[in-house]
Amino acid sequence: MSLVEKKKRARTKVEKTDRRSFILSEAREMIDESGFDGVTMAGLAKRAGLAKGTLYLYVKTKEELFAQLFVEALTEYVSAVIPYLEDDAALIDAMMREAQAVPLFLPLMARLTTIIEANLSEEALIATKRAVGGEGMRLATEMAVARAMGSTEAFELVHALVVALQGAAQLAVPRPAFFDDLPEDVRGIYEQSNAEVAFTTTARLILKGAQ
Amino acid sequence: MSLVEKKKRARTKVEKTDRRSFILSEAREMIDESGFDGVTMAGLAKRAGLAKGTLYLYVKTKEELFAQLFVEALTEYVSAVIPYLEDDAALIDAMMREAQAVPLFLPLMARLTTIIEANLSEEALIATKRAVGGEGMRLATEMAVARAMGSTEAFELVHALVVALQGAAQLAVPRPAFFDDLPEDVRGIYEQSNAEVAFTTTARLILKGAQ
DNA sequence: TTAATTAAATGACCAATGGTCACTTATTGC
DNA sequence: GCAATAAGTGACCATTGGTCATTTAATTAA
Repeated sequence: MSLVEKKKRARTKVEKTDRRSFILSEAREMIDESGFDGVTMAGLAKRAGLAKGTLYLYVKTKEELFAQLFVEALTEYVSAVIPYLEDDAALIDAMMREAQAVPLFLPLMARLTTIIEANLSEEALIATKRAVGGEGMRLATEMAVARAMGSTEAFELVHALVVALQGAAQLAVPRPAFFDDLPEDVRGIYEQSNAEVAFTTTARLILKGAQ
Repeated sequence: MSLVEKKKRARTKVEKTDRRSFILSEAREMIDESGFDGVTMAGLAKRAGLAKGTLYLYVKTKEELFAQLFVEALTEYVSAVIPYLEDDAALIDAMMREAQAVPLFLPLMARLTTIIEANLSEEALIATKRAVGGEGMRLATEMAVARAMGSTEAFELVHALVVALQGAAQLAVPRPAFFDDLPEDVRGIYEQSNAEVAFTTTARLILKGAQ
């Protein structure tokens, strides 16, 4: 019987990390269901069966929580993409497919610098920047190996692809509630400029240019 | 003697549009000085010498105000870039130079979809989407002419460059107040991945791939 | 000139939300 | 069974975007 079901107090180290993990997983589901902006700390506490004050025993701030979720998603994403670095078409496909498959990756990436990092404590910012930078290095290193490139070129290529992904992620935003009422031409803009098309066309040109 | 100096009431159509213009220009300066997140409606009202309720006679919501500022900046940006479409190096240079030169362009672009558009009324969203889409069309049309490309290729190229700019804009974010206290390696990440480098390397690959 | 009318201006007020802390109480060890 | 420890709680606070009943400047009519 889990901590959560019994509503027991978390006394040991293990129980505390379990409770924190549970909070993170509830947060993940909440973003999935209600979107990034639909997450409130009061709502998350309620959902996790805790008082707000208790939630804050396990999480320093809202953004520190999002930062941790993003770093985890990014690590998963990079690992998922690494097997496909060699072939251009396979890489483009994998980068977009995994971006959509790894939960929360795109919505969190879209808000990384302007919202999440902008509200981080010094300590959390250091940890986040290092983790994100480290994953970029990992990807670049693997890229150099897979493509037998110089590390400088590999780094540049990864940088460009990440910039493209960051830009495309801006389009992975929930449609407005009144989407169906929008005029035809405006709906058309939504259809036409979605994250997938944006990333695919941009990445194709980047990879062609990198040959 | 202006409306503002005399604290007169705005009775005529002209006086009202003047007052609204004044509010917009104060908002611009406020973003410039205090950053996007430093703008509050109470602060803006005070700065403009108005009560908050008066501010809301001229502006529907905070995001509607930002959306209008962005559309104006985008129009100015596109016009400034159009003379440089032919040569690759000149285009990259112009796109980045003007992005930094046009006030507010990068910070507003970085927040366009996740913050600004996400909080717009249907009416304001329609106007914004149309205006932004229109500027994209304008740029693509000029690109096709300047480079003697097919309109499909021109549109694709513009799309990719805009995605790159959108991604790079995410890095045009104010440094934290405690930047100088950050460890050397973390400061290095900031130095290394700034908007200019990100856009330049990405755009270079895109343009090379588009040849 | 004065009174009546219009609508611009005001700021107290509200709701939502992130975060805090004095107090309560479950759990452990003696 | 009792005292000590610390996890848990929720009322409370500050900030902020936005509203509206009331005030009052400016215009028009008498």
